[in-house]
Amino acid sequence: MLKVNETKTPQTVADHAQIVRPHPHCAHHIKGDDCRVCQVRPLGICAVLEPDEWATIEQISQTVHFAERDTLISETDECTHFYSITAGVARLIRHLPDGRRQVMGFALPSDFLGLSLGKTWSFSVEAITPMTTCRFARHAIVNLVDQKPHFLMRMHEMASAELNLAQDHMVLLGRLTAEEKIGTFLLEMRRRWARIDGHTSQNVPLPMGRQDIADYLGLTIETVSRTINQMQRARHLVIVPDGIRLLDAAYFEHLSPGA
Amino acid sequence: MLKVNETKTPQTVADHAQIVRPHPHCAHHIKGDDCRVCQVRPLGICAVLEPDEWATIEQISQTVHFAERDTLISETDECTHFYSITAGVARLIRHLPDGRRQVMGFALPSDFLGLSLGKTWSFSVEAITPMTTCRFARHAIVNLVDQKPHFLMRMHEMASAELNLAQDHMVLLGRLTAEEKIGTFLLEMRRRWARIDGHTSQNVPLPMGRQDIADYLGLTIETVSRTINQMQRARHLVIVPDGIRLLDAAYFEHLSPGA
DNA sequence: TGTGACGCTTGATCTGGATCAATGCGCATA
DNA sequence: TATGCGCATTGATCCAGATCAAGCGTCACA
Repeated sequence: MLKVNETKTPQTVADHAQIVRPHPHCAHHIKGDDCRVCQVRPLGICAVLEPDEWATIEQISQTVHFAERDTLISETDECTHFYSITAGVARLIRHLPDGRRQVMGFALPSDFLGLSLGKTWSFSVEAITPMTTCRFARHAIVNLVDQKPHFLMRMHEMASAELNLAQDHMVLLGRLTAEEKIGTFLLEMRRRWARIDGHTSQNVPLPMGRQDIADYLGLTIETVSRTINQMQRARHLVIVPDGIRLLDAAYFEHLSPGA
Repeated sequence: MLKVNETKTPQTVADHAQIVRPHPHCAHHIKGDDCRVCQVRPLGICAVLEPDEWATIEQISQTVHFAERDTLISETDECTHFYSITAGVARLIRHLPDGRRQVMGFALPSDFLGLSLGKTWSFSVEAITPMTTCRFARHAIVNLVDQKPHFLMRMHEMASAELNLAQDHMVLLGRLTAEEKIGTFLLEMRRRWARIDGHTSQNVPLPMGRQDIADYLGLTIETVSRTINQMQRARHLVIVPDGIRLLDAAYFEHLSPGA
């Protein structure tokens, strides 16, 4: 497997730190250079592959690093590569001409960017933390899909799951209050980290900033800040460095309609 | 092809009317009993099939009618059948436990319900007008997908397009004003009817009620009514029976951010 | 011809969350 | 140790859109 470093900004201390020791929120990363030791394989797109197919996928993949704030993908780009995230967090974002933004979602380790197989992206992807990704040329994936129907089926399953999540989010954006939006978001992040960690914790890392949360939930940064701090004053959570800790899980589950 | 009438309510005049003469908004319907004369085939899921595959799809499909207000699919149901809409309009809807609703979208002729291949639905589908559908057993589609990779590819393409639309709608719900939401919605409906009609018209049929539009756009019925009437007073459109007529297309295109 | 239900419109008022405006805090660089 | 920058917090005020409350027109049915 080739190793490529495409970090666009000059190497900073933070960049080296990401390679030597993984970001504290994402202890999962490729430890070696091949799929056999990939920590996110059982969770990601590759989960469907048989051991004898790992060689195939290794031949078409490269490990690529990105620094915080790097743009992995621009919504105006043609789609030449797909990415499987092995470490770090990114935001999927759409920009309006006048500067308004809508964050479509956050990409965490094991998430795959490129479910659509189309030639264009419909959103930008920006690194929130330093990131490690497994990169695939689009044409190689298209070939793989032609040859392995179960791989296409896996992509279709993941796209369907994504569509379902998008619908959840439409309900949130269209019909929930600010308090419900924040509560639902915190539960969502706890669930997603638990899937990656393999164990549930009341500590929820929030590597994204308040503005990103606001743009994800259709709120302003002030409302996000106020609501989280109100929840802290009401002893429902504590704000900790790089995230929050849920104190009253029942409150959040009651708050979040439909789960 | 089997013919089944599953209209749940007693046959009313309106029901017969739908069978004898199609709904004024949906002049496209199956004129005969087979795919050769299907008016929406070039637009729908079946577009990817070769003429020699029509027999296959005919064998697994049934024509099913629904009356206005019928529930085609309940979000709690298991998914046993998929539907291709040949005439009529439905709303895709999610209900919150306390009665709040979010309309995920409107299904028009040529739209396919069942892109996910999963065993469960994630929304309810309710007929807004009398409808004609082409129904497929889920297991038959799953078999077809196994045998015809290009059919799976077509489903994946359609699911990807759907995901893209869902993202458009997240931007609308999260970041647009009421006026922008209404304007974008009217342009969307004009575009979709044009694709079905085959010609662009400034007349935009709106078979759904004001409450459905409100629940689609994350607004209240009063705001929808007020905004449309303000646009009429400003000579941007005229309200006509069963829809609106755009007078000032430039105004709407300028209003709708990002297109 | 009445009557009641339903969907739409319109007006008056209210309010959740936006906007405007400081202030504070941590951390990187001088 | 200072300086400045980016981000989060907090307070004061505003306003777009929600809520509350009538009316109105149409149509199915008595």
